Amino acid sequence: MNLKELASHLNLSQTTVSRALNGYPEVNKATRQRVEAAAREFNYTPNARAKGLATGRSMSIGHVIPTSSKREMVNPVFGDFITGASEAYVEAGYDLVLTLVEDGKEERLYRNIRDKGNVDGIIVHSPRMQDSRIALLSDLGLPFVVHGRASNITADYSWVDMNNRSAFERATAFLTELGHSRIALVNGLEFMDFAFRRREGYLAALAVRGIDPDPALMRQGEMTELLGHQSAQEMLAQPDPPTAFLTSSMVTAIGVRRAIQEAGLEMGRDVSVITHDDELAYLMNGQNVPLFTATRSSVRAAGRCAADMLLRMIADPDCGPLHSLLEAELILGNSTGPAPAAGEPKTVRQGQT
Amino acid sequence: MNLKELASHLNLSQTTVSRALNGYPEVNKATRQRVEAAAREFNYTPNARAKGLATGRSMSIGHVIPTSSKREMVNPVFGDFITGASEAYVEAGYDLVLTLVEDGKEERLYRNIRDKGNVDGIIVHSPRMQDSRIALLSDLGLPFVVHGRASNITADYSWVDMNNRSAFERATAFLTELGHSRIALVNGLEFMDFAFRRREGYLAALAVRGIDPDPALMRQGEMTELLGHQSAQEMLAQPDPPTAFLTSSMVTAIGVRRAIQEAGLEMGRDVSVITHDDELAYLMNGQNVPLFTATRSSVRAAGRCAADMLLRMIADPDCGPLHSLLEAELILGNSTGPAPAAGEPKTVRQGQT
DNA sequence: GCAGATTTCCAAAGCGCTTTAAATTTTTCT
DNA sequence: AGAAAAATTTAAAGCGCTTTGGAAATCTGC
Repeated sequence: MNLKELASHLNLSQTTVSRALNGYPEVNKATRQRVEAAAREFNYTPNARAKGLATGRSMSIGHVIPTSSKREMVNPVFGDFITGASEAYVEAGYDLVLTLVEDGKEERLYRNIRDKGNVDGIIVHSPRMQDSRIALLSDLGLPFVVHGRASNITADYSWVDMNNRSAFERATAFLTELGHSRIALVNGLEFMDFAFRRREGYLAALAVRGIDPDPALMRQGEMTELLGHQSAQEMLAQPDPPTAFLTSSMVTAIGVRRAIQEAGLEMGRDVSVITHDDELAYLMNGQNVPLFTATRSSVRAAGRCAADMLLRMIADPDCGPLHSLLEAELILGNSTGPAPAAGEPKTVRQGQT
Repeated sequence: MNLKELASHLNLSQTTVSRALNGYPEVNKATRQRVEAAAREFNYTPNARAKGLATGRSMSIGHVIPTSSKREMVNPVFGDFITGASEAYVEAGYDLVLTLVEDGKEERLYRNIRDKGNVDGIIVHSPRMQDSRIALLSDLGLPFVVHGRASNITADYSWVDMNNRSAFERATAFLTELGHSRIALVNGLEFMDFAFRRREGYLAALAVRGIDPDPALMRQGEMTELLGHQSAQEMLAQPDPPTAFLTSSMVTAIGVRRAIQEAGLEMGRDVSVITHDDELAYLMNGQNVPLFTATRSSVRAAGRCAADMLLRMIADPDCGPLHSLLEAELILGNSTGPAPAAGEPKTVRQGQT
């Protein structure tokens, strides 16, 4: 059933029916009700392509997520992010179109996306420190919101970000207060902006306490379980091993925990661990008592926030670049404790596997 | 730059330009080259909405994933699945539109999707055993492929599935061959079809060996780390605890491992664990030597396969329902070993937190 | 009861593309 | 060379909707 049929069935013009359905004022109340009833009865849904062509808006939002050919991996955080974003889209009648793009092919892609015209705005995922996409999108004149920021970009643009720096600064400070001074950082890839900021926070907190950062205690990589395991394993085997770990994701923390246990140590007593917790639905950090002490910030909430922001920008193009900085909370779990006394032979391996 | 402008710039009709660009034969070779050059030069990209309106095809595929209001969680498997599917879409010039839908609101949604007309086909995720969506979609006449199957549905439809039953049957048999008879199953929600099938396989293998299934050794739930931990913790505290676990996901297996370690036992010696491994990019199962013995099947490959299948169905609507059953391989890791001798006091807790 | 204001409706153009049917040009064959 | 056939191009209709510019109907107030 299309508009024409519906209109002729009602003995009305397409104009009137269209107006009635879209809430325009210049239509008789009785007529409107008649139209609405008929639309319901025949299950009429306007064709989105035609509507889009006529209105110039596509009622959908593009999410572009980068994947390099090397690390073809969709960040696990992504699922929760779009869960949040979707809420906003559903409420506003928007669709979500997803595009994966290989590093480097982005310029062409974005231009294409705009010219194809099937999205009204874009959410940019996983910005790197120096991200060419931002300048490009500004040029293209397509509304966009970045999930995260790009440190090395001076131009103003809209973003939603978690305060990575303060979160990790606080976590590090917390560890130093517990007496730790050998604190390891197992970070995400540091050309990613969020990871860079976390490192900054970590370094700042160390500096405050006059602790010299030790390159041997800093790792970065794709945030897998393996990264955590391998990093921790190697670091714990060092002559002067860390007594605490700061990790960038729950999955990595789990790897760290494994290495700690394999070394015959106990997490929370011999070695402390703090992780960032995105509150992913399938990876909740314990129940009542968190498993890991963590900096916590819901990525789902971030998704919701970014989507709302973008929709607002689309509705009012002049509302200017918007920003939203979400603060993480530091929650206490069982994975942290005071630094072991200096003399204690805490790194003796107990030959467990 | 739109077609009209491009055409007038070339002193050609829109028809010719359109044909040249879309590879129709009835256009002079020289003309075609001239057109193509101009299109490149001016960065011409046809407007997708207009094209869709004219052709009746939208060149995009819908992925609909269910979320109940209770468990608002996007299956972590999803990220990898679409990574695979995207490859196919990119190659074929299709877009991917994503819709989350609450349980129960699906009928309206699917009808809407069809009438709105902005997808040419649908991938159905997470089918339950008795899934009304399948009948509905068949009615609607929209091509679709199910990732998984719905056991209680007799009608024929297209699907891509991993052989859950045989995978778990084989894994269970493997454990019995190692001498285990107290084998626990920590499954996904069993109204989900894949989980049901896994249970069937598990039960079948037990039956072959004449082992009575023990309800106390069977759990189901959302496949989180917590589920694994809690289930294993409780089971290991039972009078006659399991000596082996079969889990439905890596994340759950990690929870099981945690419980095993907390009970002072060693995985692979005191207690064996086999998990299903979807080969998720961020949760690789070890490197050279797998961490867990596992039934392994790449969900990313499944995504690719499903997408290819759907595209084929769209290209040729009469190619009939297609099916693809992917077999999992059983890979050996460090988490399995012979069942401990009967008398051994293997469940003595060593009070480790 | 009627001019003017208001309300309600409609015909038609247009969004940017494809495609049918027909016109024009070029080639082929005798 | 000239008619028939083939190759190339075009004008115009149509996809399903919104929206502009009017027209028709109804309502005012005197």
